[in-house]
Amino acid sequence: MRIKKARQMLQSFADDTRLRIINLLNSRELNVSELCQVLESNQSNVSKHLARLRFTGIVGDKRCGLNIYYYLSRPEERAHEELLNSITVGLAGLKTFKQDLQKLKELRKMGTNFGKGGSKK
Amino acid sequence: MRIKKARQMLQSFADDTRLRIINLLNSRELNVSELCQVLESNQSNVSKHLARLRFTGIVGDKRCGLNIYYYLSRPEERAHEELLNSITVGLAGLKTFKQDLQKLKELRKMGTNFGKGGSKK
DNA sequence: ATACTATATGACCAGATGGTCATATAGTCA
DNA sequence: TGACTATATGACCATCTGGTCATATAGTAT
Repeated sequence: MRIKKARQMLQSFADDTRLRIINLLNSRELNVSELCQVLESNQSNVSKHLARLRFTGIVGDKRCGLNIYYYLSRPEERAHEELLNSITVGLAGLKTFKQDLQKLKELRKMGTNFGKGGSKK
Repeated sequence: MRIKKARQMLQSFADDTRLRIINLLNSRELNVSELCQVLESNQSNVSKHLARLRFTGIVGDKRCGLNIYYYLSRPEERAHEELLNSITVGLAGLKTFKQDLQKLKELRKMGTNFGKGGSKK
């Protein structure tokens, strides 16, 4: 890995929203709507952060019908793995991270109808 | 550690010059002039990067006569340690990092008269 | 005191960044 | 085909960032 690549990866990590996305994707792959709900952010913003993570090779995506699912790319370089681990392992104790995972669990429990928030009447 | 702190640390890492400084300080403590020479950058620029690293708690400094020596702070939190390790260990193979260490070694060999570059006539 | 050295910091600028809004794209369903 | 849904992207703006130059600070030496 060259230093430019390392710096780009670290830049991708250096943002609250992206850190939270990485933490969430570390538990399971998720589509944009799901991420928007947990992060309580709008679709445009989340999409942009995902685009950045995708560009750096930190996440991958696959379309499934209308939804596009994002996942953490499997590192092919040791440096990539080290950096990613320092986030997913080293920061696992962060309060925000635990809260996000809890929120994700609750949203999942309410049924799979993401996309509109909560259960429909 | 809170997410804000983690993000600040990662921001501090997300720059070529600062990554190189961290790598150099990982081998031994260094003053500003020494860093300027290895990095081939000017004093003002290096000082500013050091100020940022100092603010985030990544490096510490101690005055010794006219010189101020910088060193890597010993991490007190596990998260800090993980992040720092991912740099110093995970990125140790970077070409730029190895070149910098080599250059430092050569400068040391030429004698301890840093501050003006090379040996005086 | 003055002169010199090492380092820090303020002013300034060009470019990057993160957020929001509006719009475009692409897949689904009728 | 058109309506609908999920996602991406362009335009815009305020803020941040990294670099450079000039200046300030602090220690040393005379």
